[in-house]
Amino acid sequence: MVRDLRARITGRVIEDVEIYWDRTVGYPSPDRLVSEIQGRPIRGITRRGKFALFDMDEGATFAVHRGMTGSLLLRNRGEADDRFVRARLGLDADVELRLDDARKFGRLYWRKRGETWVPPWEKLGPEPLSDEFQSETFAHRLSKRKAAIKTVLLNQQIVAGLGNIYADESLFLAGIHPTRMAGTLLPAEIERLRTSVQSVLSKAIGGRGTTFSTYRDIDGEPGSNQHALMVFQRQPGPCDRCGGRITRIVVGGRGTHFCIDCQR
DNA sequence: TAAATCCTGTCA
DNA sequence: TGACAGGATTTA
Repeated sequence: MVRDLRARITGRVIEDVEIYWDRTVGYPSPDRLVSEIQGRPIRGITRRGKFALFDMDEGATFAVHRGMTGSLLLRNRGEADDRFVRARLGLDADVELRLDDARKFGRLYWRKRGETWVPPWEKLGPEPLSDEFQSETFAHRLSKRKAAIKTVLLNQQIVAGLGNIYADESLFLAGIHPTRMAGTLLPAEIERLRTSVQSVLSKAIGGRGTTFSTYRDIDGEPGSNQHALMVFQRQPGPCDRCGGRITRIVVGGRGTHFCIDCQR
């Protein structure tokens, strides 16, 4: 998503902004966010975990988190309506960026340089596809944790960017049972998990995302990675690796999918 | 560390 | 109608 945005709207000016659901703005207030970003050019777009970060002038950042069901759509101005638009940024060149988000968990943020408020993207763990995601630091973060490894993988402070689908898929690829206590993983298992996280994410990005239900790219098109999933929503199987039974359980309140025969 | 919470749509 | 949902924080 960020690569597409970067290619298409870097340099665009945010001309007008509308917030249709006030709680879509996580910080500061809807009024302040609107008045601050109006008229400013987008200098660059980067990503940290699940946050898209828009670099604005004077070191300021406009950030978007899509939540569970949010899509960031780039449309021509006034083009066919999307069903659940919570915010709209009108840009120059007659385009607009829409946050289309049925469940209203998506959030927008505005952060100026030097502010005391610490934005959520600055509290994240290492980027899983960067070389700051090392086996040793990963092992250190897992040690002493008594929670299920599945739950720990969803903790954005341990490693950034994994959600429910990719946590399950990574554990499957690593052959690790989701309810294993994180602190009991052996060094070889931790290294296997680390590389599994990286290949699962790389493959998913290569497939332009996983459209299990609502994910869409900025043109509203689905990804293709849903066809490559090994365990997520594939109960009762059979498992592609061993022919075993894929099971769904609940771990830390989240649906969790794994092969009962080849994940230990 | 689990459950409740914020939300609304979809599907069995 | 109830279960469940790609997230994350707060409360018990």
